[in-house]
Amino acid sequence: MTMLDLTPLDIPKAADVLADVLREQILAGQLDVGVSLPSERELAQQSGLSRATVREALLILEVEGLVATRTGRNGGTEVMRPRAETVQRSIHTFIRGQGVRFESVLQAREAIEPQSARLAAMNHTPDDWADLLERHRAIQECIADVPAFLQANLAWHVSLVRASHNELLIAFTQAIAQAVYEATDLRGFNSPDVRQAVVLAHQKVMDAIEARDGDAAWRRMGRHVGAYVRAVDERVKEQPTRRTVRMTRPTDTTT
Amino acid sequence: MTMLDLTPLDIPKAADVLADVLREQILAGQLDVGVSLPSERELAQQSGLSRATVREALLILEVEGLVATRTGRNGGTEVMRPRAETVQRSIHTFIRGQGVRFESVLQAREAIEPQSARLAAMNHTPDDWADLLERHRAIQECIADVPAFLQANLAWHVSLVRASHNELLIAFTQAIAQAVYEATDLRGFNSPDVRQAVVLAHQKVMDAIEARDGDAAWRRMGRHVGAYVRAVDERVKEQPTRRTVRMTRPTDTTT
DNA sequence: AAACCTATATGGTCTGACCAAATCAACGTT
DNA sequence: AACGTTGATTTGGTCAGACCATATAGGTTT
Repeated sequence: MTMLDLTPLDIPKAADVLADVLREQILAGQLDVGVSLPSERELAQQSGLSRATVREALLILEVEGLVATRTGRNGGTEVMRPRAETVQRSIHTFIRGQGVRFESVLQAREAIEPQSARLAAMNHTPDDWADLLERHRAIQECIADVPAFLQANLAWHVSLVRASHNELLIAFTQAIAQAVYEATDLRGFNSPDVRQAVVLAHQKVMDAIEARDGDAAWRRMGRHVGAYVRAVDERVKEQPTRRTVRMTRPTDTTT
Repeated sequence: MTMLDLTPLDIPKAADVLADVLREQILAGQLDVGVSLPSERELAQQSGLSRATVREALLILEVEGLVATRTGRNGGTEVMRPRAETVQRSIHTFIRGQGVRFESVLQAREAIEPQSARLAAMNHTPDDWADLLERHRAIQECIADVPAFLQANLAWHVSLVRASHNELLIAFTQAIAQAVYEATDLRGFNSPDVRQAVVLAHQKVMDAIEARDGDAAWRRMGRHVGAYVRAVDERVKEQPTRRTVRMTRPTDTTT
């Protein structure tokens, strides 16, 4: 009897193989957005796999944001572009699950938002500007209502990064701003004068954007988010019991 | 007969409901990393759903990077922390599928990497520094071999951001650097003196990091990635036919 | 003690059926 | 002719049960 010498030989799951094939076709642009894939039963027949396996492959792509399914006649599986929302969800899950320090989130924000402001100054359209103005007005309207204020503040930051027309920064900022929003809501360092200062800082950034002065917008936004970081640092120093504040506490081991 | 007035009434899929429950438990830290979930058959019995539906829910969590499955006795579904790799994959898919402009990727890089350098200067450990030195040496060794050089360059940037100890920036940088690497490989503006300049720029950044001078590291890294952006701009100007370079060409319309 | 079997628990795949939803097409009413 | 009604049809969603592939536990042999 001959002894075959085989390497460990990894067996990929059938569903993964099919998902890989379809994903590659979608990302390579061979399948236009909006076109419908064959029905599950047909895909099963074509691929020689069972319908259950085909469904598994399609589910993978759905979670990845590459397809969407609708039930009913003329339903089926439709090809989609991956949306910023998918990236956002993924980042959000990472922040929560990994227990990313709040400090780290703020550091990432310090890196990203000034650049967003610079690009917004350079690239904003009249529509962008109108939207930003509207958000700014909305903040001032609900300056007395803290939860509404925080929500409106979030919307302003998102509106600003939209004006940068940089898809990556938009996705990053939405995820980060959301995380900051949630953490800020829980803690509560929001005195009226702090909120007033926020409005003023926003005003300065917007002046620079309107003047299409990228450098000024960058500088002012940097100061704005920097002020936030320093405020958090102060806050942490005031509470010496818990030194590092994480987005999710690991377990309840408070001394 | 009374007329009931019901809102459109959204019916969530059973698998999604189960996935939501499990996801929340994992992210809330109620399920420690490494513990095994009950077997699929048991989960089916407990939830009153079929095994197929349970499998679908678990597959969702697997794609999201929250669990991992192993076959065989004592196999099963193990709880995981979401890894940076999951975020990276998601961003990578977004860049390809959305056809994000190369310019946008570089703009995001310009925002993130200087901050990474600053934090690396402030937070790096001896191990981090040793790894960075090693990567720097590796680059110089294969300065003649362009593909190897690009790969080593990628590794240096990743090593540097690791030294920042900021999980978010690490995830972002890995995704972005990977995208830049792939695009750079296809194009080929890599003359020997450019590569030599890269080594010099890295050296300057590292000097600042060793001295724990965050501001200098920030400035020098900014110049380094800025130089890259300008090089790409030059390149684009030289090729007036294709104005905007996207990460995926729609179809093969090369003139 | 080490090497080898064997039973078993677990995920992976398949089959075939039925349910639920959305559309289409034929029909009937106005 | 225009418009609701209704039943057939297509499609994804769910279920049940079986069998396969794999990896380990635990006993058996050497």
